[in-house]
Amino acid sequence: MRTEDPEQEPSQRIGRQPSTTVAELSHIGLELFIRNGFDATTVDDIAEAAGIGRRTFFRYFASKNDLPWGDFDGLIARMRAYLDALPSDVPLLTAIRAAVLEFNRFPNVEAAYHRQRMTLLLTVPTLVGHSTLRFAAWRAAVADFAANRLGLLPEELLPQTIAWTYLAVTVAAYEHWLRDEDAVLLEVLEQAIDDLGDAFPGVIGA
Amino acid sequence: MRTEDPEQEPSQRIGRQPSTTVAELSHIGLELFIRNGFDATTVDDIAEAAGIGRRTFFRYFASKNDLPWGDFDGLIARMRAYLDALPSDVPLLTAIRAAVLEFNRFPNVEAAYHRQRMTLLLTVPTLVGHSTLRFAAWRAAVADFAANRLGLLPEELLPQTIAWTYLAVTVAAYEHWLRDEDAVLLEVLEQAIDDLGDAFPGVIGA
DNA sequence: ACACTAATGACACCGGGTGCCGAAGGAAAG
DNA sequence: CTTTCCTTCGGCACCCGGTGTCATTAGTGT
Repeated sequence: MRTEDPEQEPSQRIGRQPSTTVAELSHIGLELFIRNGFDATTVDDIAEAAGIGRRTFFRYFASKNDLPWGDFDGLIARMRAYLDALPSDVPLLTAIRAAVLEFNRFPNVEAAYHRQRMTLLLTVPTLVGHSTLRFAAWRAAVADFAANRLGLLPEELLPQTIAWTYLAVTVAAYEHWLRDEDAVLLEVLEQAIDDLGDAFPGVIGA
Repeated sequence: MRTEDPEQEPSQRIGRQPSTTVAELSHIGLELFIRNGFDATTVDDIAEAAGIGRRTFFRYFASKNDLPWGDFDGLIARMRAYLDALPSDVPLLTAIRAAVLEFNRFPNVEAAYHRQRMTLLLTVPTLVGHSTLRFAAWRAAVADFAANRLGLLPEELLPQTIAWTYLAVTVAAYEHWLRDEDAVLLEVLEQAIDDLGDAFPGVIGA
């Protein structure tokens, strides 16, 4: 039961201390998934490897599918804050472009880990299916921002289409990045978004 | 994994006759889903209502999630055939527009069922998640056609983006259609696709 | 020592999905 | 009509993901 916590150890809270962390479980689980396959790895395997009970696993993750996502919701909150902090004279599509790049900026240390994570998410059928539900929050962030800028409601066609399209481009860029071992994620993303701008010279960016 | 003939034939085949059909199970299941909710309806419930064994249900559908989709793969095959049959002087986006409309043309008799089906698919979280896997085949059909027309590979950015975007617009149109009881699906779809054209006056349709 | 709080993990249970295998039903051959 | 061959059926056992319950454990504050 190794409790190496990257965060502050001194936790002066009342009650029993958590025996592990989301990050640690995520690392352990990912390694098992990569090594033995997602379907062949049971939650019991992960719990055992982490030295916790199976029931406890589900207090850290809502489902086995959510394990590779880490703190995705936290990242989305950061992206929303980033968008809201942009000056309003930055054109819509420019703002989204910057936010997408910011959202996908990771510390170099995590690069390998991130690659594993995305390989799973975009490859394993179960996870590909589940991804729609997680990406919905991402799309909502983009759609909300676009709707606000355009004076529309988020559920209207144009904001939704913008959100879907940028998600599509992002996923396409990730797939390219995963195929090319030497590629740099942010460069691929930039390229993909700019390609999109060439193909779809929209007038809404004004 | 090919689908059988939709119509019941006098069965000049050898061996035991199937005791039901995909269509019948789909109808029975849909009604239970609508009445009692998707999660509250077990496969046992459906099997019992249909007078078959639980084990047999899974010989007609790969999963409970697939039940509302009916013969989706058959429809996609039809769309592919439709696209391939179009004269090559029809502009790319015009062709896709026509194919999307054709794909969503249903006999009036099935309108009510179709509405139920789509309500489930776009509402129930489990099914929304699963939909990515089923829509992948739809996107592949569009991407293959676009890639062929553009002289690109289907997995490249532009064909993928076109496919994603038309899927997004289609889904957005469906959501609008479901919200508005009196709306006519094909009209909503037409409108949505044309709105897209106005927002993204692309040059690739040439 | 005592009370309070929060996390743990064992247990039972549910439901989706699968491998296995004998039984049922139907068409054609004897 | 009986036998043979083929195909579907459905019961059974089993695995795994996920959840409600509850006693236990490990902390903090008085």
